[in-house]
Amino acid sequence: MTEHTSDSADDESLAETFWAVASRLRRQTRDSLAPWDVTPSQSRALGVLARHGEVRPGTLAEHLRIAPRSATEVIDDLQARGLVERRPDPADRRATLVALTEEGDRVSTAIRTARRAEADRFFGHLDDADRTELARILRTLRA
Amino acid sequence: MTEHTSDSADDESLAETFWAVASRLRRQTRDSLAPWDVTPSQSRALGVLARHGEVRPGTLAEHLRIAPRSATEVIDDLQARGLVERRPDPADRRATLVALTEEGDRVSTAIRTARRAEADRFFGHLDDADRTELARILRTLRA
DNA sequence: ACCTCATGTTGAGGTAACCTCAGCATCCCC
DNA sequence: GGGGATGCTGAGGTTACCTCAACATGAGGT
Repeated sequence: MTEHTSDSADDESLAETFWAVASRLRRQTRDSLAPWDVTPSQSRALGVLARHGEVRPGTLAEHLRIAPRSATEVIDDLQARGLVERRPDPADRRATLVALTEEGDRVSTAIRTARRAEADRFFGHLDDADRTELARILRTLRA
Repeated sequence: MTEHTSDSADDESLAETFWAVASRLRRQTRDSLAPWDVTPSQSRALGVLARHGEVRPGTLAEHLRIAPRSATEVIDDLQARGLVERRPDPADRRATLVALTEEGDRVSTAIRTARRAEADRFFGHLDDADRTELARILRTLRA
């Protein structure tokens, strides 16, 4: 009786449903990143760098809403993969500037394209009206 | 120049907004659990036990959608806190049954109440119509 | 009875993505 | 030219997962 396996289905609270959707979206995002062997947090960092150009680790941390120390870590990983490089900040010798390498630029563009396609595929099950509704409601909740 | 700090706000894609809401909800959920010193994953396990009574670790893992080995871990933690107990499964000597202790039962009830209140508070910023809309749209996406 | 394969649980060890705290260099201002 | 603020990173910790392999037991076939 009652095919179970998923508890998210048992209790129909909004929160449960929300998390079920979240986990589906997370999985899909992760999968869409697989071809480049880049983790989600690395891809977020690449996105920031693509949008803002060279930034200091601290600034990157702010954008990603993580501790500065954690940004160091992400940068280390990306640097090891040759996707970003560190150079001294000419304006402040304590600081460093992090920038995409050419390879990093290529990869970040490719990822952005793929992610956009994935997101469209995910939210594409909704018609335009629903997508607009959802966006509006989510923006209310984001406050 | 441009007070930034949040990239979720820069790019107005649905996915970004969705994740911004998710992180707010996650934080709030975590906070609402603080009084009992129970982690989110422990609370999920307590919920399953409260709903299903005694279950085997493997079954618990299915409900939580995690690997059996990971369920062992959650059970260990809950047992250390005295909230669950393990007893041999009379029907299969390989297996174990996990059940709430009295204390576990009390705590799980209290948590369920608190979580419900928190969720209501979170989604309460929406009017009834929006809540219904949101639920409907999320259910579509969950598929 | 015995053998084999499947099942249930757990030890060992690993990962991603965070965190804090402390140390060191440099910057900025009085 | 001090002294406190700022920027980065080493060291070490946490949470919530994972896989792989060991080990006991169960179930089916011969």
